[in-house]
Amino acid sequence: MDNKVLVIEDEHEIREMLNFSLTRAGFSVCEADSAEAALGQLDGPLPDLLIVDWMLPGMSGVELARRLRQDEHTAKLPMIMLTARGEETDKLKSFDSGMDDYLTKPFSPKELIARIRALLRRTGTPENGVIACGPVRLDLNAHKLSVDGQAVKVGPTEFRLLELFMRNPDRAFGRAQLLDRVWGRSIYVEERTVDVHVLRLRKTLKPHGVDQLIQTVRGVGYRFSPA
Amino acid sequence: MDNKVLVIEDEHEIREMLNFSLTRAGFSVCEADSAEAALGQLDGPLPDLLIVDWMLPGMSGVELARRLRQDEHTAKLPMIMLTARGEETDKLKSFDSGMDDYLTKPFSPKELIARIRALLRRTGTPENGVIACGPVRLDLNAHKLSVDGQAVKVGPTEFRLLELFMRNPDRAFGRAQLLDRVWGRSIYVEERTVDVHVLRLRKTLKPHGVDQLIQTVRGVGYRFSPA
DNA sequence: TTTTGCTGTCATGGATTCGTCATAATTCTG
DNA sequence: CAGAATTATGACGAATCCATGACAGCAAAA
Repeated sequence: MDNKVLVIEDEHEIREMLNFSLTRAGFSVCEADSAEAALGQLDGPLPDLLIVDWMLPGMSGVELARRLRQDEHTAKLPMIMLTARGEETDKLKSFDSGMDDYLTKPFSPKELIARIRALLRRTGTPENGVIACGPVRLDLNAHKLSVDGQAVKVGPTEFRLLELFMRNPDRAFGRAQLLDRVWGRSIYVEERTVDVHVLRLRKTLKPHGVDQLIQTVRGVGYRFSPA
Repeated sequence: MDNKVLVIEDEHEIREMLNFSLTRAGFSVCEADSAEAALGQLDGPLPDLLIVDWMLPGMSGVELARRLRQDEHTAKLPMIMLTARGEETDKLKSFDSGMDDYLTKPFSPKELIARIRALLRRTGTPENGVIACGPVRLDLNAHKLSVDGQAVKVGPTEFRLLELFMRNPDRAFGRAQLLDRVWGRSIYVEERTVDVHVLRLRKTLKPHGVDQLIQTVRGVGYRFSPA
């Protein structure tokens, strides 16, 4: 279990508490002390889940949620909101803004973690940290790729590329999308660079006879298709 | 919104109340008064979401959840649990058994509906981006065309052309319109070019016997008709 | 420092797809 | 039925897109 969780919370103590319990539960934790800081972090490779405080200095949690939902890049990010008030109207506002779940402070870390797991399970984010597709196994914990049980060496970028592909099987990605989600949007690289990395990925898969999993969709981009 | 919700609850009053508020919220509601009855109903077409009471005569809600999760047919069904007790251990048990969310009685119908919507939003993209017409399936996500479940190769332009046609069945398009919407305005190509692409599209569909879906409307243009 | 490995860019060549035209086939009109 | 109009079809050069190998910059490791 090595899912990345981004905690957006201005109160230092709560942030530390969350970091502690989440880390102990096996998550990899990043922190942001404001909505603006969070937006900055979300330019790069995305975390698997967001925990957002309702009350934030500057842009509020609800406002942040709304903005993230509007941006295609982050529209589907699972989000859990933390709120101090227990009023129902607040809760409903959260759901309207695209929040997936919420917790009322004070909350038990156990419950938070249970909810995180439920949400990740629902999202299709593999909790066990292993995505398998036929003979291809991607171990997110160990950051290892294996085919037919045999370890295969692969560079960091190709790993993330394959990860994105295997998380979204049978879906065609444009080069721009791939750059966005694998390289991060603040980076500028040539679109053709994607081709090269796909080539390298195929090359490492070729000796195992599974290089046809990554198909090119002419005029569009690439696609990972089991079978 | 017309999602089907199956309510599994033994208390008649609560079932009626749920039925009333869910129906009013625009859901289509089915009922079952026991876990066994629910299993029977789940043999047929699946609902989009389950609401399960924790306390059920015979097989309990948790037990039911566990069983459903083990069966591949129902493994991914979104489930919300209703529980009378508010103890944390219960909550955790629910999540462990594969529950996606829970509510403690007494709960407000509003909150239940908000949670249902949040859950459906997260779930709701299984058959998305697929236009099917008889044996012809156009998967927009995967950018794949298949007839009778068999993949068919098709060029980018023909793909977009077919997409437009299938999005607007039984509607005749002039050549100028097609050029506008498939090629994009601002580009100039001969109107007769459309003919060629229609021809190519028919040619790729011909071996599968569905080439008559694209019909010529003399003096006007073409039309896609699911005959 | 040297070495190693990874990354991004480019040039080249090959394959596919596109747009156009010429010609045959079809349909409509008078 | 003849002639006109419209569409179907096959062929071909041009344009586009992708695969591939080579290479230099860079950072981490040795």
